[in-house]
Amino acid sequence: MFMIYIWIKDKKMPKSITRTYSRYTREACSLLSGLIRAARKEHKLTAQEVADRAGISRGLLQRIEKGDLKCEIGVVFEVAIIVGVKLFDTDESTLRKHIRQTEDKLALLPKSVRKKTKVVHDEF
Amino acid sequence: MFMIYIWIKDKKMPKSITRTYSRYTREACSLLSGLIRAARKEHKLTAQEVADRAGISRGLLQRIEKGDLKCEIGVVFEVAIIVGVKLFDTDESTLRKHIRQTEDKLALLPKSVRKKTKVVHDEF
DNA sequence: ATATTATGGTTCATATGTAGATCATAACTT
DNA sequence: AAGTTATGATCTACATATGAACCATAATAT
Repeated sequence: MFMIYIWIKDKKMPKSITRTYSRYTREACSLLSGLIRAARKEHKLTAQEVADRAGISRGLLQRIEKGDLKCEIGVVFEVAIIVGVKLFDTDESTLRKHIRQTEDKLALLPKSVRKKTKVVHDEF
Repeated sequence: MFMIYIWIKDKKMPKSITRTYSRYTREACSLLSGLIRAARKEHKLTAQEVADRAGISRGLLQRIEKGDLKCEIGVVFEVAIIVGVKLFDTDESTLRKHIRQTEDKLALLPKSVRKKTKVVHDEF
């Protein structure tokens, strides 16, 4: 069984996405990755074991533990939980409570944001 | 200027990566996305404005605000900071302090994890 | 009311993140 | 000391996340 793919297209210069991250973002990610790595070692878990439990490759776990900003947030959070790093410093039940509170707050806020005048908001 | 790509290969069934996320992971992401959305509206920022500041497309911001687990963690964190959601509930200076503490802790832990016997660790 | 703008949801092309394999070295055990 | 295992780093193929351009509708302003 074979598939034959042929495509012809104009060569466009690849517009590679080079993102810029703020220092705080990089440090937040760095801290989280450090906590994950420390927690894994404290639990005496192998990189392979954690990767298996998270359903990811060992290479991806390495990138997560190095604080790579381009990993999926879901996987990073999952790994964090597996090794015992609490996100948001709360247990699961209070987490749900927070979610409900946030939803209530959202219900009160306007559905869409509209500018009255052309004012630049840079102060916060 | 043209490029011609041709490739022939056996048709392999696509082994799509269907990840499974724990409930806690999904809720943590859901909470973060809710906080981001609420914070954006409180600051009266348009989705397009935040997207521009973060250097991402409006569509990606939508996914972030919906709690999509497959977004890059760096972008999610960046957006969170832009709209004023504090990660880790600390300012930047104490964040760096935490990073140092984590690094110190890592220096004390063994470099690699070695199992003495074949024990299954499932209790935590 | 009408007009204007923001948002939500598509679709498509492609840049890239991930799995899997391999290898070299470090780190631990005996 | 030798033997064993964990880790770090590389490479390739591929599945997919993202940007861009749409459109339809909701939400706000006048």
